[in-house]
Amino acid sequence: MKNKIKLTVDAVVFGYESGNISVLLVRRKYQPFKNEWAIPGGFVLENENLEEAVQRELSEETGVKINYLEQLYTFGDLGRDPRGRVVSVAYFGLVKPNAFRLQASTDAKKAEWFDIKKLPKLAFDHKKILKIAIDRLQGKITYEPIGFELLDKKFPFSDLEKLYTTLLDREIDRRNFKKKITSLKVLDELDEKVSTGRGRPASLFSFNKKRYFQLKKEGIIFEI
Amino acid sequence: MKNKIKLTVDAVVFGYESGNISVLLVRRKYQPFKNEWAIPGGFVLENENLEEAVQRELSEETGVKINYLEQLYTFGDLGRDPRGRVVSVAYFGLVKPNAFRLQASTDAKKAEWFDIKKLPKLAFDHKKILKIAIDRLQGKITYEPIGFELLDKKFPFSDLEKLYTTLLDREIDRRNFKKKITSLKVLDELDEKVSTGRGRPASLFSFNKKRYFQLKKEGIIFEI
DNA sequence: TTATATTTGCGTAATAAATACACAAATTAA
DNA sequence: TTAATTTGTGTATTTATTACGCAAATATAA
Repeated sequence: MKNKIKLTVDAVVFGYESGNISVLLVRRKYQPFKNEWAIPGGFVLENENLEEAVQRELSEETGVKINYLEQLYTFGDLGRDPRGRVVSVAYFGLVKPNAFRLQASTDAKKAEWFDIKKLPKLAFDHKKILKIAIDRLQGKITYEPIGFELLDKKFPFSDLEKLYTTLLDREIDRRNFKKKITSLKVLDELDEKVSTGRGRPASLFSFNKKRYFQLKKEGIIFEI
Repeated sequence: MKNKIKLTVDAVVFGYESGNISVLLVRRKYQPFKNEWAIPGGFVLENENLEEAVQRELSEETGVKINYLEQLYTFGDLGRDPRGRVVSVAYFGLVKPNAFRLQASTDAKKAEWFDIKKLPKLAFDHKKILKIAIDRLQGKITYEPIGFELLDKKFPFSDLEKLYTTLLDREIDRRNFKKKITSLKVLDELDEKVSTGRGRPASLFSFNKKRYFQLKKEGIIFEI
């Protein structure tokens, strides 16, 4: 009977913009859960790897292409899908703000960003999946430099600070935070400045991924 | 074509005894990889949850029943199984020393414990799976109290210390380690002592799981 | 029975890391 | 020109981590 089990992938994709964390959802066009919101995903084809399946489904359903993608968890409980036994390998993705407004370009379902604090009702067990993904994001951001995947290539330091206060949902002392990040030596300060309306213009920084991997290899660990 | 994908579970089960970490392997009785060593596992039935499938396969192949079990990772690359497209959800289990010598009781394949430093050649991509499991064990033991799952209910403090030196593969200062563990307040010192041959008899301790979960809920984190 | 080897059990001082905290500089808007 | 806003920076205090050695209790050998 083993061959009646079907395999899907789902992708929880997070975006960030000016103090809001969003997740990408699609409106289902067909039964079951027709017209409800769901995490994008679909059946895995026999001749593609799981990551390929995720990228394909995301591209088809939302037009978004993910840079940072990691496996989250595999959900396989009986009864999680009314169509039968469906096991889903869920992934977890982060996109930079540029990718943020490209969704309308798609064909089938409607894709939209939702603030993770204002989520709609979700199809299947997707509420559970999303909760696990949010927990993972909050946890992981403190011990791996994945936050930069949510920012532009060049960013003022305050953006990074705000991202962390938002994700960790608590105040951060700017001086101590900067001291810590600086001590990790993974930021390059650029010669550019940016003025965001009012206030003193800010220097721009960029995350030096190469240096990070170098340091990681030497055993230095990123930790906030 | 989606229904040609087959789903299996595999279980990397670790045991510990007097300074050695072992993993449970089975000798394959059939093709492919006939007579080679492999991580226990097998096909998921349509009417069982993934965890149930793991426990069933483990019980069938090795006679071992796992107390601590968590999902490790799902391996789904093309070509990882010569029989076709097989996606495997790998689990990670820990057993107490008592469960350690019960394997011969099984029917089909031969099960054996192998020191993780003296592993045989492994079937499929099981070498890769095992590596990921070992990394996870080493990582996780520092921030969750899973080490106790490898010890007897009552244990002398030196057992705990030795477990950590073995797993982390470095010396640990006994006084500092005890100070740290004590400060976490998750060990109960019993009124019993045990004499292990020579040397001063040691007090026995037990891990207070209930208190741990209580403290965890209050936001205190276990960290070595 | 005594001496030796082995293992447990314990405290303090030195160093490093985390936290708390306030004001000046550069700009825009009024 | 003044007020409001945002960036940018240093030091002192508290807390956590690390380094380190000797006495007590037992088993074994002499």
